[in-house]
Amino acid sequence: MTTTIQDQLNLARKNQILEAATTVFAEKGFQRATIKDIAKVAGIADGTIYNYFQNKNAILFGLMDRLNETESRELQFQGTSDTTFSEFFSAYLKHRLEQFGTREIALLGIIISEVLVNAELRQQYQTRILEPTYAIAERAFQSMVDAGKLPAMDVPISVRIISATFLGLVIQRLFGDTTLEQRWDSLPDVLPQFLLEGLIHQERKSP
Amino acid sequence: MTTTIQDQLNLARKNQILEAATTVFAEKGFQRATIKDIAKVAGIADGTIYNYFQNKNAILFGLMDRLNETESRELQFQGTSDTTFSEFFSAYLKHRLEQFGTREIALLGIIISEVLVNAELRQQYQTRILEPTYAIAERAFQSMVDAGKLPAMDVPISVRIISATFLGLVIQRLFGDTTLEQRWDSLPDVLPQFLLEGLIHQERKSP
DNA sequence: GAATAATAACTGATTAGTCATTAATTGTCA
DNA sequence: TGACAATTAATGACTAATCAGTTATTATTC
Repeated sequence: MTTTIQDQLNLARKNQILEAATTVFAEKGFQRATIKDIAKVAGIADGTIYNYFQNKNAILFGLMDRLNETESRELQFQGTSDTTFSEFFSAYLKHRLEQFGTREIALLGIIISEVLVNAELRQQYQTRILEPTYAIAERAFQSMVDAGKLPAMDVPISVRIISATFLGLVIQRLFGDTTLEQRWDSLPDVLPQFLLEGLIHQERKSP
Repeated sequence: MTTTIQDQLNLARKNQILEAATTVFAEKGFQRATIKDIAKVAGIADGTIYNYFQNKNAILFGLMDRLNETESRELQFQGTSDTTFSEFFSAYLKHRLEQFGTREIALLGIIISEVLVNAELRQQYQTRILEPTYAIAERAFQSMVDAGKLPAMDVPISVRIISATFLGLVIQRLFGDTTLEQRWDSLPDVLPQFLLEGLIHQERKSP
């Protein structure tokens, strides 16, 4: 497993294409983007792209993988920290929302859009991103339950609910909701507050 | 504003096309679906479609409008009921998840997929669906705050968080997550339980 | 000069939307 | 009523444009 100069050049060119693809996809979406578009932005001939990616789908696979790498890196640092759940949750969201800049959010939108209607990509997305991400998150969650920081809850479902909240907010923002756009940066503070304090206060009063 | 027999026939044919479009879109997505596909399923000639819809986008507008009609009908019945927030929340989710059958979920996926990458559709989606839905939900929420059933919380953001949870779960299911698929029907019970009891129990213990 | 990488012209297939033609329906009046 | 004209709806062949992927050729590197 030695990386030669060839491999490095190869990787650099691949990344160059992926960068260009990100730009073009963000502008036109996956299907409307053409190989020529991507080649033009990358400053290479369109045929060259096929020396590095088997087909158009493979370019999106490449982007998915890159997104996944940073995601799992970020997930891993969590989970063993010595905090309450609300602190963990707030920290997780803060981290996640901060790391997810405009470009990443736009790219996520492209991927979601295509995964929803492309069976081959969906298959890849499931095995390459969804399942590993769930697995890591479930492990982190479970360890907090084991450590007595969380009540014995339904870990798989809980993980899905939390990620659904994040995912849904990203999508609603991509839909162009101005309220979310304007107040995006305050979400890491507001969201746990809503979920924890908002609901708790109410529930404490009611019975 | 009288509806003639002409209008009714016109509407029937429109619905016939929309039904066919739903089937085809669910199978191939919006972009991969062709006008010929839809015409074939509807049992008419492809040219006929253009007598009823200006273009392909307009067909999706039509589907969006139909989805929105049922949605706002369902939203309106809520909000004035005399319950605690957790009951309201549970009932809302139950209702929402029950009303959203496989076909509606699939259609929502198609619309989301296209709205994410099609500026014209996004514009329509915002004004026809998103803004009215938020407006109704915010009003319902605010009335519960005014009635003292909820603490004075940030209504617009709260509404967005709740709908994000629902939206995110739908999308994760469409991604093909088997856990969610298997346990979909238990969500109306589990989700409020997770959000309310799960978090509260923990929070009560910790300080 | 051999091997590898890049090029861009080209192909084959696809498809949204058009439009001239045909069919069906409605209205008129003897 | 029934003949026929006028209006409206339906048809499907056609067009013009697009684009993913191929490949023969040229350039670069070693």
